[in-house]
Amino acid sequence: MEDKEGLDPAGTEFKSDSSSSWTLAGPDSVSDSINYFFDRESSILSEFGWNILQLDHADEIERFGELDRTDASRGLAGNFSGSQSQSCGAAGGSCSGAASNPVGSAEVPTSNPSVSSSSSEDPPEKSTGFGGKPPEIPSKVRKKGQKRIRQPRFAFMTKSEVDHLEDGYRWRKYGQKAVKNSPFPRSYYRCTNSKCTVKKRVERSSEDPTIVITTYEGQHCHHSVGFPRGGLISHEAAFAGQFTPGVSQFYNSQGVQLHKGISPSTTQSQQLPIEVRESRALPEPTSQLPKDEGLLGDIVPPGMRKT
DNA sequence: CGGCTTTGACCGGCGC
DNA sequence: GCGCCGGTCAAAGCCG
Repeated sequence: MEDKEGLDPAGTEFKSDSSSSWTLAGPDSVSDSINYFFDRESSILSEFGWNILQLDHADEIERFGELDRTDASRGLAGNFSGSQSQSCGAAGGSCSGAASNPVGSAEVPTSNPSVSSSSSEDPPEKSTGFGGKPPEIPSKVRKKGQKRIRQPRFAFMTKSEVDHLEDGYRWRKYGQKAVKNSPFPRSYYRCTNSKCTVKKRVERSSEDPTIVITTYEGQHCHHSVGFPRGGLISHEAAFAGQFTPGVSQFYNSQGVQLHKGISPSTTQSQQLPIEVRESRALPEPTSQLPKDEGLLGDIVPPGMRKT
């Protein structure tokens, strides 16, 4: 079940798959924004009792990268072209613009293990452009030979005693697996909205059990439910919903930190390209995610709007 | 009774 | 080819 209400967190560290060939905002354009967002987010988060983990935890991040090593090594999310079958299934487009992170192919060479996300290698046959492919194919129906399609993923670490933080969306747990090299199981959740295929994985860091690593895959094509079960909507929702963390540490597909601060998406637009590899054009804003809604967009509960 | 969690089985990708 | 592992399915059970 979702945990008791109450976030009792202490820290949150965002990580995104925002590695990409989509250029990250340059330092100068970001510096001020960084401070701005750090201030802003820090204060907001602290309102909720969340503290942003600082770079001191880079080692954790590295560990995190290891957690997804397998995925990365398999070149899963590497290419969102064509794979980016948005989360909204048949909605056919209602979500398509609400793209996700500029996940994609970071070309930064490194020996580091990768963060969940992309490698730059992908079979060309997969990259047939987005929009033309059906939504994620259920594994059981998946055609033979067709690789699993990955949605862009966005992960962050939260210092919390509860595994599953309220994030404004309703999730149904559909699986739990023991994780290799970790005493803690990994839980798999799926958004309960039938049209939404967003998934999230929740696991604890084996090194620091107080750290919960949450990985979102896909993007919600609907609004959050607000205050689920009397729970408090958290910032997790805000970030998870749009995949545009305001305060983040960015890593490329190899787990190499690209920069710290506001996400590229935030610097340029709320909306991110679905296909960051072949097109850097920003998608049209969708009705669901107003372009200029600000960092937290419209999934921010009313109470948090004030600043 | 509906929605959700639990949990074992199953499947596919990958490395050896 | 085989085994490992991550991810998903689905039946069974629980709970409000």
